[in-house]
Amino acid sequence: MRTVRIGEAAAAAGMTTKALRFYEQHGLLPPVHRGSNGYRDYPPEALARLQFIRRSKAAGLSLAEIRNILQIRDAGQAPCAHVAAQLAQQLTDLDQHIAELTALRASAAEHYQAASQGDPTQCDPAQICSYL
Amino acid sequence: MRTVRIGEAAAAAGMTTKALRFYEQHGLLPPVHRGSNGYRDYPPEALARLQFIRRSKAAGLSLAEIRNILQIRDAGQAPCAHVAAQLAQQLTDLDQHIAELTALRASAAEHYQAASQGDPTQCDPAQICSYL
DNA sequence: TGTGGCCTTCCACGGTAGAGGAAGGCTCCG
DNA sequence: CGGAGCCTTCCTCTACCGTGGAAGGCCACA
Repeated sequence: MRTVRIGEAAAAAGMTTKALRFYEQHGLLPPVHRGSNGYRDYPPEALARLQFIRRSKAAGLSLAEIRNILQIRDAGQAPCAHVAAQLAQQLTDLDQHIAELTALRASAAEHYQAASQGDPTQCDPAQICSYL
Repeated sequence: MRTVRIGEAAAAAGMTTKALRFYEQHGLLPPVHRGSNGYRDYPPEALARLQFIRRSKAAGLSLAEIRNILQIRDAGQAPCAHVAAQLAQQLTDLDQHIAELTALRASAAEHYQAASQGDPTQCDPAQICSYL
């Protein structure tokens, strides 16, 4: 198992080099060893961490939430309970967000009905558009 | 009907003075007449425009979309047809957005099931968290 | 020796809709 | 006359997640 440079690590994780530097800068990746030329040198274990970040992002967690989870793991604890709590929170957030969008959709549909059935010549210019 | 200063116009429309200046700066409000002291002087008709902006925002239109509608009206045409098209577009956007969030919710729920039923002591530290 | 392809740093930008605040001018009321 | 409460402009900041580019260093191959 050899160490890899940032480009290879990024490609292996399906990310860009920019993203890796960004994660390091924002505490999702620990500062990594540099070679004599200043290049970052990623050990093979780093790939698992990158893939965890990938999976977490796909699950809809924010980088801040992912960082919290990583910090718990880095402190030597199993983050499972925290992960469960985070996911529970996310479920309620998502439910609320979906409910809001659904309500907005209903009101947009109403406006659309009015606007598509209305007569433009009946529209009062002073109101800009009577159907909104 | 007298002209009003920005604070009164904003209050009447349920907005802040900041918002009115912002709208003017971004082309939703035409440059308004200034008094001798440099203060903006809003005619009574301006209120209808502000209320239209309010209604449109409540309907979920972005400021850019509202600006387009206002420009059509300012060009002397009835924007109803454009409004209908805009709303139709918004309905499909909302439907897609809602579908995405619903799918994300389903996957988050699955992860949550796994994480809340799993055994933390079984979690492989190298994977950070097995349930994500 | 040159050229292409990595790597480094830092700075700016995007989109959304304003909020917050500083520095200074105006106006009204007591 | 003094102070409260308006108004003006201009600049910075918010949250999110990077992307794009410039200026320069390093390395391998032909």
